[in-house]
Amino acid sequence: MTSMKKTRKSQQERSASTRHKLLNATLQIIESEGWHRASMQRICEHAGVSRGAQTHHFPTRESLLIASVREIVKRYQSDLTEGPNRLQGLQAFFDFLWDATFNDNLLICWVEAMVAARTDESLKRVVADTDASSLTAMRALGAESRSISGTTNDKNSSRVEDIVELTVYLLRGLVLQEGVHEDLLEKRRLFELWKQLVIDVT
Amino acid sequence: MTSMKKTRKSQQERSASTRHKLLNATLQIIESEGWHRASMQRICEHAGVSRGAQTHHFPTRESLLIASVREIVKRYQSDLTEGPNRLQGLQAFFDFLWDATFNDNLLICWVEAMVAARTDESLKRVVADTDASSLTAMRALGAESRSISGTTNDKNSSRVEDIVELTVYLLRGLVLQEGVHEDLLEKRRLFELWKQLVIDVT
DNA sequence: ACTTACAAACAGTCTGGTCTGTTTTTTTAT
DNA sequence: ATAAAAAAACAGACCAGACTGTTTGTAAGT
Repeated sequence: MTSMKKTRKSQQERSASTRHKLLNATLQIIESEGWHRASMQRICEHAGVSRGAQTHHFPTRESLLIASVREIVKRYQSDLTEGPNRLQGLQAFFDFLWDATFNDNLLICWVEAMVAARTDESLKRVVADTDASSLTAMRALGAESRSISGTTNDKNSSRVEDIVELTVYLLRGLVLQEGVHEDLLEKRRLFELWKQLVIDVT
Repeated sequence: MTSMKKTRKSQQERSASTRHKLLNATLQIIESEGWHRASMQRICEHAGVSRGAQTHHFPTRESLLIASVREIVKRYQSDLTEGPNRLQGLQAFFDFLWDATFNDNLLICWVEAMVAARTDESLKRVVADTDASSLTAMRALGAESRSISGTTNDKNSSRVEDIVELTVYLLRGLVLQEGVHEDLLEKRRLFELWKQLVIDVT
């Protein structure tokens, strides 16, 4: 009512729109062409946003890329919280992790960000922080999902959390590998082996 | 005898020397500054080699980087073959893998190469090939080290090989993480858990 | 009016590839 | 054996393109 497609828009709306367009384009380009090819020009072109507008919202390339990193974890977190309303046991949680890893291409962007951050101090801080918080959230979710299912054996919950963390690292290694050699079925098979292995012991 | 430090050198010697200098410098810069900052100028400067000499041996940047990738796996393979003369059991093999992963910084370069290769077709081919061969070698080594130690239960050797492969991926994930958040002791603790977990089942 | 959002041109740096010339080793011819 | 010729290794200038950040100017909302 208040606004047709092409009529007046509030400043907030305009700002949010172009910001979103820029962040979207950035993630898409990182995913399809890699982190270091995500130049301002290319991003603007792909986003349908002028160079000036981009400058207004993100004065420097670094600021845009940092915002993109934050956007990645934001989306990932929302995936996490909305997905497993009630996850039944560790096995289901692992499957959920698998889906979150390979269904959308968010984790590829994350890996690119991690590699870029290694040699970029200011970026490293952001990535390390967001990663740490994301990791603790994951650990908690894992422990929770497990206490739901079987025996409420909470004395070994820290061990479960460690296993979850290991699984996260494993999945990142798999993503890395999938980038150069696509073979998702084989990876799935390996992951099933890992799952079974964990559940036998847990 | 045939040649003092500053006297005549054969063409082969000169050629091999500067090639080696260039490859060395490339790997060092990839390790310390990242793949995409390994520019020809920087490499030449760091190697103490003129731009012209570099051009002579590696006409294009791509050729130098591909050669560097090959150099990485070559060194890694030599680490593999010379290290475990007699590895006693799977546990020792895993420890050996850990050392090979974190003692020198070769694997960081490899991760950088994998990420770069994802969005670079010609590089991807090289990385995928070398990686595949390296992986099968690793699997074989793992199976071998295991058959040495305990029961010669070879019917499940393929399962052991799969576990070795999983371990390789896990280690890559750990390297990735170590790049943005240095905490080797904690990672070692997790890896010990992984080891124990895997070996219990095997 | 005034602030926010947008547009586009410009300057300076860096990069990779090419090109022309020089030195050093190896080969060839006498 | 030695001088000339050829080839290989090396050195550095040059260029066209891409990139980021700045700046000046315009349109839209408050």
